[in-house]
Amino acid sequence: MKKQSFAPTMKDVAKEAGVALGTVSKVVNGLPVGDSYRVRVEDAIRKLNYQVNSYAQGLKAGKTYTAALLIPNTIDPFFAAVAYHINIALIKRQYRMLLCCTDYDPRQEQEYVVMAQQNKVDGIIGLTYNPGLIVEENTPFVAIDRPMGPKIPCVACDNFGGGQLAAEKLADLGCKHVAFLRVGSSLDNEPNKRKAGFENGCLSRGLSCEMKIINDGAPYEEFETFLSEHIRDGKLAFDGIFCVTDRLAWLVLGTLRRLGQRVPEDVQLIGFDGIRAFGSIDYHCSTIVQPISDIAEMCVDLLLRESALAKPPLVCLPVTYAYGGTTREP
Amino acid sequence: MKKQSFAPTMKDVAKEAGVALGTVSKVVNGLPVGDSYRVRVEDAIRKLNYQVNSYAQGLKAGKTYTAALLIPNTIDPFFAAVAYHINIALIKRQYRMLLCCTDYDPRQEQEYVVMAQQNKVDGIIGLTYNPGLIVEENTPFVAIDRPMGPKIPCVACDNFGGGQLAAEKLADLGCKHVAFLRVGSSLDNEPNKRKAGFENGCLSRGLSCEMKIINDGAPYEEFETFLSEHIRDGKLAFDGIFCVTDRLAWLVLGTLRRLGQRVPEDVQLIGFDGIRAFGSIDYHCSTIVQPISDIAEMCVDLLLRESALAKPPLVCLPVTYAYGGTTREP
DNA sequence: TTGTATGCGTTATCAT
DNA sequence: ATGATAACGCATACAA
Repeated sequence: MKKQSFAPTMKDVAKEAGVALGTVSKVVNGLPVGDSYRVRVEDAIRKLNYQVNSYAQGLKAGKTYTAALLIPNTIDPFFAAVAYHINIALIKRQYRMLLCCTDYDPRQEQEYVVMAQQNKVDGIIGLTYNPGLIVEENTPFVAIDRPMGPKIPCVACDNFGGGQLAAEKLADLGCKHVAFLRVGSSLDNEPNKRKAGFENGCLSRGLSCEMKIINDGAPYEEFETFLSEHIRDGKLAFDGIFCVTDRLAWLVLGTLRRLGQRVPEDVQLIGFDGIRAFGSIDYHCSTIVQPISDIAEMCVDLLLRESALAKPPLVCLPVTYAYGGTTREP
Repeated sequence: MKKQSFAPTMKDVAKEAGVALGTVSKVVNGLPVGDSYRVRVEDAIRKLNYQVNSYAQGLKAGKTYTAALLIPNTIDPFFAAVAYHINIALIKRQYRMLLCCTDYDPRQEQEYVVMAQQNKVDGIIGLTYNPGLIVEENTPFVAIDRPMGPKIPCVACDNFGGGQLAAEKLADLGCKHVAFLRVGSSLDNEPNKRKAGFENGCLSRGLSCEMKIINDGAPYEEFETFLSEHIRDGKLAFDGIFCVTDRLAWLVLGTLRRLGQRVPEDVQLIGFDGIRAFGSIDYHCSTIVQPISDIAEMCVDLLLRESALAKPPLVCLPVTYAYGGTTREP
């Protein structure tokens, strides 16, 4: 009755071209069709400005060529980079991406999962924090940075190795007494391994190491207090500091300068993630760089892989060190 | 024949509950149904873990509650913020967002438009650079920062006013000889008005002003050359500089320091956009702040507005000034 | 009130 | 090789 949209359909094209519906479908999908018919159909398509309705295609095929990305936001540069590279990796495979920003909110995370499933996406990639997230068995899901059980593959960088690398770098650069600063959730997630890796590295290289770990909600000032309490006669007790993220390193850098410490002369600083100013200029600090585009590729690859058997539970990708001005170059 | 997905459908629920298909549909959509029926249907839904297929809904309704966002990437912090706030604004209205990163590539931009139309999205929001972008008449489209003709509303911040504000600030802060640095496209876009606004402000406040404008592809080094050529006996010819973006200001800041100029003591610097380090910490420089969340709200509001008559061709939203360490506070 | 039947735009399976 | 037709999952006008 009411033709809600004025967009032409295959039926319109068929009528215009004077052929049957099925013929149009074949032309659209590149199936063999008599040349004279093909030309007439193509003309009609151009004339009517016809475009296939991929919703109808999806309904028919039970496949939508769409994936959802669950991520806290795109404001944090690490998340922003993840979103960008996942998008690239999906588009390369002709998939579209539904972006779902969760704001770290477990309820929103769950709502988005439901929404994604209703939309019958072909899969979900999630960097989530909800420990009790419920995902349908038959919805392919790949997690970033947080293991979610044996059936769901998790992709992360080699956080343990990264922590270790940071310790080794500081040792190579002449540090003796180092500190590890972290703000983090108590959740069981991969980035927590940075601490263990760093400890391990310090141990094997004979560095004395002090830890300062505060919880997610706690105020940053606790680090300021910690640092100022470790200054005697203007001299900081540490000659090297490893921060769990570049973001924290940036804040610490400001604090150190306010406290009269020179970086990297008095104390060297290494962060984690590999964030660049404005997304592409220089690093904010010397840092352990996550291979974000490899992570994205791996996520999409695992997500779209047919065989569930070929999906490993945890994939760790190698990190690299990059100089960013807060360490002394050897 | 082949039941491609094992996801239950309304038909399955109806069979399970022993009611008719239509009854299930009514329950799902909250339409009046006898209580005993409702309970049975709800039980069946829970038991089968049924979820509506919004693709089928969309096909039926001719409306998909989905919008597409075309943007070069989410790496650049300004774009990242736009994506985030557009997403928020859409979700608030129960719309989902298809993210389309175009990499500034006119061909990709066009491909995405076609894709979005095939997906029968309810509308497109685009921050695009393709001057010849072809959009179907009946696909609602809202542009950010670039006017695309009388039929397509364009949303931007008050770029002219922002340029003017920068000039006035520099004047208030005691500058006499200022410069405007810009790297930009020759396209007819809104941000180009920053220059005109700045010139205007300089004129009315009696500032002498020099312009240095390089094209999109040109190397940044041209600015270095420009600046070093304006140093006589270690003294820069300008006491104030307005950069067309925070990104450029950040680069210029590095150059000035390398050239031995102190900021803000010798020369004050104002950028444009209001980018914060790590998305949420401090500003990189004193800056003219774009009201990104208001821009996002306005875009979505215009996009979903029913009446085409009520869609103004250009909406400019007010900017503000923020101190970011590269100016002398009064 | 509840059930039945039709159509949304496609694709695929049949006859022709 | 082409045309008619059924089916995908859902909403709805209509019949019961």
